[in-house]
Amino acid sequence: MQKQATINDVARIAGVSKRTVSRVINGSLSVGDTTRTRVEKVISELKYSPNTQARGLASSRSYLLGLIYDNPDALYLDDVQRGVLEVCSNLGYELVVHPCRYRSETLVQDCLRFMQRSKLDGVIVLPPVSESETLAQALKESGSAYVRLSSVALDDAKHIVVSDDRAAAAEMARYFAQLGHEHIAFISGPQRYKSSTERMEGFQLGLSAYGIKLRPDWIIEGNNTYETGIECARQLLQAEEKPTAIFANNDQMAAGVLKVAHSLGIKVPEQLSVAGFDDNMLASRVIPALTTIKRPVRQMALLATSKLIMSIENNDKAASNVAAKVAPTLVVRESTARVIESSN
Amino acid sequence: MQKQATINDVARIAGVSKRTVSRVINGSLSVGDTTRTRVEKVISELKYSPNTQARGLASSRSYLLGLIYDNPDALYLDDVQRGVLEVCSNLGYELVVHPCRYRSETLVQDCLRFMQRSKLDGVIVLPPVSESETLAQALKESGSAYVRLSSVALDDAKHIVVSDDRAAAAEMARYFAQLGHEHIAFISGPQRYKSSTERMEGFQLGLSAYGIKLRPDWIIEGNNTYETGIECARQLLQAEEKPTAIFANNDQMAAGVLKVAHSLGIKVPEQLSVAGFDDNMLASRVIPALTTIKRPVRQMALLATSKLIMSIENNDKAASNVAAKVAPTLVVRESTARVIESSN
DNA sequence: GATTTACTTGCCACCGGTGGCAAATTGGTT
DNA sequence: AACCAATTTGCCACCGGTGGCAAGTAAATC
Repeated sequence: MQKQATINDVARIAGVSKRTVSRVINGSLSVGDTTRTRVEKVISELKYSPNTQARGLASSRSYLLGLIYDNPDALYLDDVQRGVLEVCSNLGYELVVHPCRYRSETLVQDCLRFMQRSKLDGVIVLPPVSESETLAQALKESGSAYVRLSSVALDDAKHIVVSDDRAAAAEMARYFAQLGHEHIAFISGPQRYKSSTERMEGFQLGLSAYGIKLRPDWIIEGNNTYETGIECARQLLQAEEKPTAIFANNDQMAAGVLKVAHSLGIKVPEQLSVAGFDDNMLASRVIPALTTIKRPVRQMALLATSKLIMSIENNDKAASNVAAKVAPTLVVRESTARVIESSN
Repeated sequence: MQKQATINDVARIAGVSKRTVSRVINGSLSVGDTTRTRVEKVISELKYSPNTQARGLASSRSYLLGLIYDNPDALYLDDVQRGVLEVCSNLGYELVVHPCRYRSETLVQDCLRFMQRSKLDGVIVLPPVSESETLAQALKESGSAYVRLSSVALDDAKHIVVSDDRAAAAEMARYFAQLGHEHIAFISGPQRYKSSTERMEGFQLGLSAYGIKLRPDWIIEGNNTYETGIECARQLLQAEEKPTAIFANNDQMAAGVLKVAHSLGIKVPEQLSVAGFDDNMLASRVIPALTTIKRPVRQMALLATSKLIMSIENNDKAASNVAAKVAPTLVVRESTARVIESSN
């Protein structure tokens, strides 16, 4: 293992003090041009790169960001992670991933401990953990830089990136209504999550504009997994009276609906329209391909990471100026169709 | 932000030198029992936890592991990551993720630089990056701890965890043959990856035991994405003469085959048997659910991480003793069936 | 009781940077 | 030439731990 060059080596060879080398590394303004170029030359000749740990110890910076989540959906996580990493690698940060249990009593402790142990410069918090106000409060109090991804604007612009799920769900409602559907069911996510209630309320609101009301017994709560999608779909589709359209809180559950419909011999979209939410990989792979809402996950991740790094590097104003709201969009595929009149 | 207790605080309050506190933290044997318990008491009272950066600076340990990959498949990555994190969090390590470009000329530099910048204690390398011998060589020379995941035993037991894809593919061949299939096509992964050639060769070998030979024009190379799965399936299924069974190198491509078959009105499994490889989430979601090979990804991740940490903590013998080979297994679902005699 | 041996503990330098301030240099004024 | 402000550079302490070795203490041996 080749011995790594230190700041002292650079200083000695360049004939300056190590303090000056340090200044060059950190882009300090008060370094003469000739000195700067000389030092830079030596740095590149020696392929010197500063020791992050030493730097961190002296300056309390680690160039490490954390990603905090408690998320069952691999596809969502992967999307976010890719986005975050893209910005990270451009700006010289690394990413430490940290799953945790949202409902654990030690959530706040866990996260703070994590940040402190790894001396993270900041964290990005994904839903549903991002909905924890106690965690947000603790982060704020501890003076940590953080950004939350959410579907509700529950923090000031500096600390959050939101997607307007409510509006998107309303758009789906409009689309359903315009296809002539009146007997519509909704499979919700866990009602304890704002992201779930936002979508449900948006959907209801959208329908009410067309004078359609969701029957209470046609609102069924799943937990966003494929398996509960199947259970909920069974309840709906094995009943005497069936809906002509089902909107599920995410694509996983919508895929469950497709499976049940298929096994019951119900044709999608001819006899039943099905839509999901997310537009992850699964949506386009299943047969028929799912009509869904495309969440700009990657874009949110990019925004959040930029914001976070700005606020770390002390441009708080700039950080809060970065657009913080993104709009999901309707993607129509094969799983939805105009309602068949004769079925009335 | 509450000021964090340091080792000096602990030492002062416990009435010992900080060197002794350090010994307690690191579980050194040469500390008296009474001293130890006293120090431990103070540590927990102050909620002291050592500063990782300072520790790293002094001892060249970071308690950070790296995950190196260049992988398009979100589901695979997520599986691995979950497994790795499980072990990490149990053993007090954190995980830094690092995507890179396998085919980049700077791959080796990138990775070494990454390790050095973050002062990682070790890395886990996923396929296909794990197949790079130059990278492995560089890691070895730099004295870094590393473990590779692969489907070929291309390193000594200490540095690798393999899954026997060849045998698994052979089992699929046997299964196809026993269902009476003779006209079989194979959609391979990129031939430059060993994982791809292993599966193909295993499949061919398995078939040859039944006197079946793959027609050269029925071996088509995809790149493991859904999209190329579709392209390859079109070639096969729009031809004059069609296979009665298609084995794809992974589930994504197999899903592509299902899509094409559906759009051409070919019934699966009645007219065409389709199988994939991986058994990721997608396999059970699609209709019909895919017969596939279940790769014990999580288990591999667990093994690899244990091995890595053992070798970091200098139990090299123990590390090489951990079982390093796992066996994928056949999972039969709905996409395969006995060939219909009349089609002969 | 003196000496040896094994075990605990403490001291101090050091890991590789940065912060604060003093010193040196530069250039412009009077 | 002397003086002053602004800019550049260097010195030294410090961040919070660990390593090596010496010192102190207790138990074992003669």
